[in-house]
Amino acid sequence: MLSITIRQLEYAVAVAQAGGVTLAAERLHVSQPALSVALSTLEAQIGKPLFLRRPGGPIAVTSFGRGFLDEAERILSDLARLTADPPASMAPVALGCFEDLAPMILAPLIARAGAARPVIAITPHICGFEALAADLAQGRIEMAISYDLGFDSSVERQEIARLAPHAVMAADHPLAARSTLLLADLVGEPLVLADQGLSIAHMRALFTRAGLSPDIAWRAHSLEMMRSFAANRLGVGLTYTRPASDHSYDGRPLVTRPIRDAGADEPIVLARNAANPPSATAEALAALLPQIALLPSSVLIPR
Amino acid sequence: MLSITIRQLEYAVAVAQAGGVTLAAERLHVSQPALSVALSTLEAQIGKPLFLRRPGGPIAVTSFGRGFLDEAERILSDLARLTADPPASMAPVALGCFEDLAPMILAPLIARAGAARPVIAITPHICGFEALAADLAQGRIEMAISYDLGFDSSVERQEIARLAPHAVMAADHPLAARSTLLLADLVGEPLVLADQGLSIAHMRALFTRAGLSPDIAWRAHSLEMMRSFAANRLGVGLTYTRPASDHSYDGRPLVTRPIRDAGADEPIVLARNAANPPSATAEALAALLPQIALLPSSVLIPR
DNA sequence: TTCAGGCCATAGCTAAATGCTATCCATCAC
DNA sequence: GTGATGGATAGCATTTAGCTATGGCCTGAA
Repeated sequence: MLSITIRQLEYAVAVAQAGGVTLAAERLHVSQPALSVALSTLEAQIGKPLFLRRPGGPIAVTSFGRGFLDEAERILSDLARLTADPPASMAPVALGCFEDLAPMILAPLIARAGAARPVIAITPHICGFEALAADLAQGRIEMAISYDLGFDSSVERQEIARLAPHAVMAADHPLAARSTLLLADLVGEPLVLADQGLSIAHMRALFTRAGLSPDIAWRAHSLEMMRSFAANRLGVGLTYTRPASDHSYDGRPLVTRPIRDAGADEPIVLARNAANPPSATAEALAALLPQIALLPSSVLIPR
Repeated sequence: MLSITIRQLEYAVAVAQAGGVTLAAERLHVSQPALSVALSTLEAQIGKPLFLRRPGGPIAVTSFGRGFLDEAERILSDLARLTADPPASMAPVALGCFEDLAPMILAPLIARAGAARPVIAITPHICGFEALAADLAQGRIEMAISYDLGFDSSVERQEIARLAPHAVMAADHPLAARSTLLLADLVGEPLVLADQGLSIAHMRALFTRAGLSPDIAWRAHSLEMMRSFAANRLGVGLTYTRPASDHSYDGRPLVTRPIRDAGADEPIVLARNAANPPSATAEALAALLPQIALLPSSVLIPR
């Protein structure tokens, strides 16, 4: 535990620069005795004299004091910098990404950020929605790219893309013949939804807002589970995320059809904790995002 | 003027390392509220939050806080070094040298010091005795090589050589026929002494201790003035310093004869201000001095 | 020599900062 | 719900820092 204070060092440096206690006291706008006792205390704590005292004459710096005060001055300027202009290093930004979006978005984003000058380094955290929200709240990630599946009010959101929902079904499903669908087309169909965050409540609300009533037959743990259910004719999958593949993990053919109801499209947001001031790297990344086409145009909704 | 304190920084760093206020408080042996208020105060002074607070949960570092605290930790370690092991730079040592000795001693000394590893840099100050004493007292020089012509008790002395006094006289002076002299041989001779420091009192004391009474005819301002007086047969010069030349500045021949009385020889000392702790360079120079033959053997007294 | 002025140290007091105990509030686990 | 955990707040006591007044020592001028 250090017992010396910044003020003591400032005083000692000032006295050395002024060449005397009285003049330094004037410059520092403190009394001469205040400086005198501060110097004595500091020297006692260090255990060596910093100044030579000659009765009746001005004090002079000892040779030890010269080295000590030079170093002290350097440290004081570091401290001044620390408080004046906050350190703006380009340390990697911890970026969360919703797991369903990550395979489509993250790799190109990291590549583009790495090509920027100065380089924007990214440490990705890929996880489900709940974990994203918790990581944001606890500062483990600084920003997250996700659907807004129920972030609380402490989270700032910035829309960076907007996706239409898609229906996923077996290739021989009757609706597969249509190139686009409407929510009304799905009424009566058994639906398969991914069980992530508020997405089920969100999907249900879509139908409710349109005055429709969905038949949610299955809750799937993951996106690929949902696609597999749909490929096996257990129902019609519903998702905002559309992987490029047209087969499920178990090898069955799938078709994906956009749902074009107005207001059904869902924004992808850059989410940040409002209580966590952004680092320089984070600000650079946020500024870069609008210049990047995050998704293939086939899955973006027309503006 | 900085208003943040070292303690605040230590507390903030400790909280970040501990991952929570309560644990950090235990480690620091302070109460949890003390830490809590210290953090709040520091954040208010900086103007930005360093920590994310979630009611009921532990606090986490903001991204800004991460950079700030990393830098703070670095500065704290600098401060710890400053107080623990005093800075030991090999900055040049300000070395005073009595002006009569300087022409014989200083150049070889500087050369030897510069050849040492690590290099011992010397900034020489050549002046008379009074000025040497004043410079020592005021820290303008850290050490001085001189005769001890009356340093006060605040000056530490370390003998580094010892010289016999020499009589200086015109080449045709009767005493010039002798190869060595005794003080008694000089009784009755008009003497010429250099007027430096206590050297006159010192020379007089030499005679008095031997029960003799000197005849001090002249006080010369400098060594060369004294030699010139002697060469011009105004008296016999008396000095501890023997320039190699056998002519005075005005071109007259001189002879120099050692005085071999026991106890008449005079030490050359390394003088330091006891109140001024030596720098690393000064200590290195003091350690080097005994290994150097400061003077040609012809002027050294036999041991 | 003496006296005025400059420089620093000390003493005593006051005010501010710092820390502690006790308590409160919110969340989380059961 | 209830207790446990983690942090914030309030009130009080102690320590610390600064100020005024004063004293000692030296220097330079009368």
